[in-house]
Amino acid sequence: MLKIYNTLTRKKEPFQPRVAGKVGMYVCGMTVYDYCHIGHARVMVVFDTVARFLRHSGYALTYVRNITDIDDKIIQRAAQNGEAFEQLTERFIDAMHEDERALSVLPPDIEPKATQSIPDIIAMIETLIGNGLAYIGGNGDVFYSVNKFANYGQLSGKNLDDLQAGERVDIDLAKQNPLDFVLWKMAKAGEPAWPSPWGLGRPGWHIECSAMSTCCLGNHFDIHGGGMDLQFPHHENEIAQSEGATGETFVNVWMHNGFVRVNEEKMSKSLGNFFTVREVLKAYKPEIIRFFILLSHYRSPLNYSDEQLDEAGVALTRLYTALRGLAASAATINSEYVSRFEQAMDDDFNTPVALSVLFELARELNIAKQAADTAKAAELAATLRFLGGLLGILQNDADSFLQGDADEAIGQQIQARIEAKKAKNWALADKIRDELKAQGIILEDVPNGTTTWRREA
RNA sequence: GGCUGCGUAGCAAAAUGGUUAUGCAGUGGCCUGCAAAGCCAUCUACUCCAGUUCGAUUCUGGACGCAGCCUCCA
Repeated sequence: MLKIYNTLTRKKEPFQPRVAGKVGMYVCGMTVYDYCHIGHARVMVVFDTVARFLRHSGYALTYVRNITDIDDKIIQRAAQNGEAFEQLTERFIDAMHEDERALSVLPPDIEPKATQSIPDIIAMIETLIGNGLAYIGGNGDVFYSVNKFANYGQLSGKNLDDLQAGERVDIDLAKQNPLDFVLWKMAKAGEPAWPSPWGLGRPGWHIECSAMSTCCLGNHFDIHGGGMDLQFPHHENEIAQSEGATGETFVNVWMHNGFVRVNEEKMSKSLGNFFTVREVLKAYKPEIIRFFILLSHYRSPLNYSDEQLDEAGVALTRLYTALRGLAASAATINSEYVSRFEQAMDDDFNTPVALSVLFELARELNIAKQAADTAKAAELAATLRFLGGLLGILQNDADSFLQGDADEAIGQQIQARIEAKKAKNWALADKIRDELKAQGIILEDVPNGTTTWRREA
């Protein structure tokens, strides 16, 4: 039985889809004005893993992840670059998809864009005004009136009085309450704009997600995810908007992933301590990045450092080493390991424990290989690949993971060393091995007289 | 100031009211010409103080420390 930690109740709860066998999941995606950093990668990988496991568990899943392709930062960046905002967003959407593919993140079923959802957004704002929850401010912008929504603060555990006591927002005279947030923003000259009943303008950020999620998944759906920082105000505002507009419960389960940290600090654009995915990919294989993310629980903080990535690489190498020499086969899957794996994942997607099952599997596989128990080895290897697949890892050929690009010179050196060994010329054999080691090539003699090699992790 | 969450061995990271996490590193062994890889064994834990309990790393309360949110942020 799958249990998921629900931010709304701050408890792990048995997961009950609204409709038996079907799940609707919405995740807040990127605002596309720059390259994805490792924090974004975490969201993509975490919810991709959730999606994979829900499907494995037999649910018919509709996974929606939006793209915010219009907002202040996009407009600002496009102006800086002297390009049309569509040109900017298209470029970064392509880059994002490239990063995703690298990280084995499967595309969501639906990827709505804010700019393509303007009619839905306008309709929802009209409903909110009609319901007395929104008003036109002194500057022509449309605002949501947080006082009018009784449960405001339910998700983030805040109440309006506390928020007001500590609020750091500049007083905006156009608003009735400083905590009111904008639904429709009037365009300044030269800014991208869409016609609306309130004049030319663009949607506020929060309303986009309400409109897109409702539109794709209905008024009430199962799972809504995103980063911790979106809890307040973004998700709180989504609830206020959607429930205010439809009168129905918006979402059953709220999932929030923890941050990536650098030196115990949140990785973020404003702190400037971020690493883009493509930057890290220059030094590390994409699968190592994915594995690194899976190595901690999705709600825990994840400390980013080269040491951590190196360690992840070493650990992943161990799994691939176990798979070495065993081609993908249609061998039976070992159900005991599968059920241990499922048990771990059923417990709020506990990937660290699921991975520990893979390591135990790898040990048993190594033992079977040493004992030359080929049937057992084939079964365990097939199981390891299968379970790895549920996490989006271990789908490469072991040799190509361990060796990378083939290199003829290495083969020749190995051959020369085998000759030297036959002649019991240990000095020469060791010299060849040391020379390759200096190039990051590790030689490993196999009992049958051959020698394999791999690159240092 | 208000609200969350966290504090586990050398490092990373889980679970758990009494029993092996797991990976890396260390130590001893097997294997090897020697290595590497692999296997076996093994050493390092639960921030502190009270309380509940036959028993607490695990539950409760407090202290200290850390991170996050309360402004855009995944």
